[in-house]
Parts: sequence; structure tokens; C-alpha cells
Amino acid sequence: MHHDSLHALLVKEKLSLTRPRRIIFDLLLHKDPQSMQVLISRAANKVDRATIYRTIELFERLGIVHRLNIGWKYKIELSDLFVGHHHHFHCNQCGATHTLQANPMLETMIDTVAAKENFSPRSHQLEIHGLCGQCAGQPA
Amino acid sequence: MHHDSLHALLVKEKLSLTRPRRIIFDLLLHKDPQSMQVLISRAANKVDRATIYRTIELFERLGIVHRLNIGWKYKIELSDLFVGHHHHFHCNQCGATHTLQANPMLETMIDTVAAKENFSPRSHQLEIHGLCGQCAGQPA
DNA sequence: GATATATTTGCAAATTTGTCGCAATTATAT
DNA sequence: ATATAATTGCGACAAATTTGCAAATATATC
Repeated sequence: MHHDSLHALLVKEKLSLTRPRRIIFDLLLHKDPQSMQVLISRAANKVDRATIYRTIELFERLGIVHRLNIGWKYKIELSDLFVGHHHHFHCNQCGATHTLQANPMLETMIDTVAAKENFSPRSHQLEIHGLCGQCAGQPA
Repeated sequence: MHHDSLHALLVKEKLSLTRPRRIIFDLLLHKDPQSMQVLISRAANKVDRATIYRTIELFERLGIVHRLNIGWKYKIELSDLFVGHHHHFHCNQCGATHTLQANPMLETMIDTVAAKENFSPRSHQLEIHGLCGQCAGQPA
């Protein structure tokens, strides 16, 4: 059960699983990445704005959520701990976002490239833009 | 000379290379990605805040600069037109953003991974997060 | 369960970021 | 040098994010 993992992560840091934290976690569960605006409005009357910012900041620090770059804005999604590691492909034509399976060799190479320059990689994010199969077939 | 390319890009759109635009371009030249805050303060007394926002928006539209989402905020850097293709490493501790040389093998593999799922990749963006050499040496 | 303790929340106010209209200024072509 | 169209700075807004603090709530202990 996902709530157990969440609880465990919090307890490990001597933090508690409060009502607002559970609500925010649930807003993210089984959903596509969401903007702050959307999270705030979906939690309206249940969780205060300030609490949402504080919670997302905490969740990110604990590796529970992840900020995703989509165009200019960022969106929040649960981290690899709750959904497998993956990348995104954005179609420039139809605008769809597809997920790409993590590829072990690619993942390794990414870490290697960073380590080579004396960095200690913890996580990464890869976004590919182009044309999806459908759109490539029938040009505009 | 970089200013010539900048001028050419502007002229092509019937726009002019003004003092503020040159100043902002110079603030970006040969520097790591910078936040708006930093740009605004570095340009203090020379260019108005509103002009900086308008100029960055214009530069982005013309493909002169590129916006990176880093944490809550974003940072601006010159596009691949002025600096070769590269990736970024963001230090979770000190907040610095470093550039990583593009690695031909890695680039190829990224395209291959996308092609394998029937996508036609055009561009991509890779952000690695972790600890930079300095911060890894002396933990918090 | 009830209680003590430390954490966490909601609220309201402050700060920071980003936008807009418009008169004054500046670049470009003539 | 001048006309014309683009561009800037300014001040006022509007939106996004942060902060301090008293009240509420979770957790461990009895």
C-alpha cells in the first residue's frame, strides 16, 4: 500500500503523516503531473495554500515528489519511488506526452557522464521533443 | 562575433539591436544559466525590470535564449546557437547549475531510445541533480 | 484511552515575481 | 538631419510564494 511507504518515509525523519500530507499525496496518486495552481485549487477548502507549498517542498526534499519541466512551467508528480523511473516524450505536433521506459544502458551512461566531471548524481530528468509515430506518418 | 549573429537575428524580424538588448545579451554571454533575480540585480540602474522580462521573452521567441526549470524558479541561458549543445548538472546543496559537455555516444543513445518506440526525436533536454564536487566533499 | 511534547497547520500579512498602459526616448532607413 | 516605427522606463497592478505565530494535531508514553 502506497500510504505505508509514505508513512515510513516520514517516520524515518521523525515527521508525521498528517491529514494535509495524506490529502496532498492522494491528489498526486494515479494522476499525471500537476501544476501548483491545479493542486491548490483541487485542495481548496481542505488544505491551506501555504501548507501545500510547505508540503511539496518537504516531499521533494524527502524524494517523494519530483518537479517536472513541461515547457515554461513546472509540474509535480510522484517520484520514482511510487511510479517506476521513466522519461517523457513530448510530441511537437499533437502535444501528447508519452512516457518512455527507462533503459538501463542509458541510465548508466547518464550517471557516468556526470561522475566524469566530478559530480555525484542522485537523479535526473530527460525530456525528448519531436514527432510521435502518428504525427510523423501524416505530416501537417 | 556573437553580436553580429544577434543583430542578424533581430534584423530578420525587423527588430532593432538596442542598448538594453545588448546589455542583457552580454550578461548572458560566457555565463552559466542565471535566474531572473540575478539578471535583474546585475542590470540594476541600467535596464528596467519590465524591459528585462520583455527582452527575455523576445529572445526566447527568437530562439536566442533558453529557459531551464530549476526547482521552483527557472534560469536563462543562451541557446545552442551561441553555445554548443550541452546538458546541466544542478547541485541540490549549493544550488549552482553547471553545464555538462554533450557526449556524442550519449546523444546517439537518447535518439535511439526514442526511435525504438517509434518517435522521431528533434531535441531533448537532460537535467541531472545531485551534489557537486565541492558539496560532496564537505557534507552539510 | 488520556496526556504530555513536539510537530504542523491555518491565517493574515509581507515579500517577491511578473505584467500592463502609456508618454518619452531611441534606432533605422531615407 | 528627419520622419517613423519600435522600444524603453515608470508607476501601478496582479499573481505567486513566503513568513510569523497562536491554535490544532500526531505520536509516544503512561
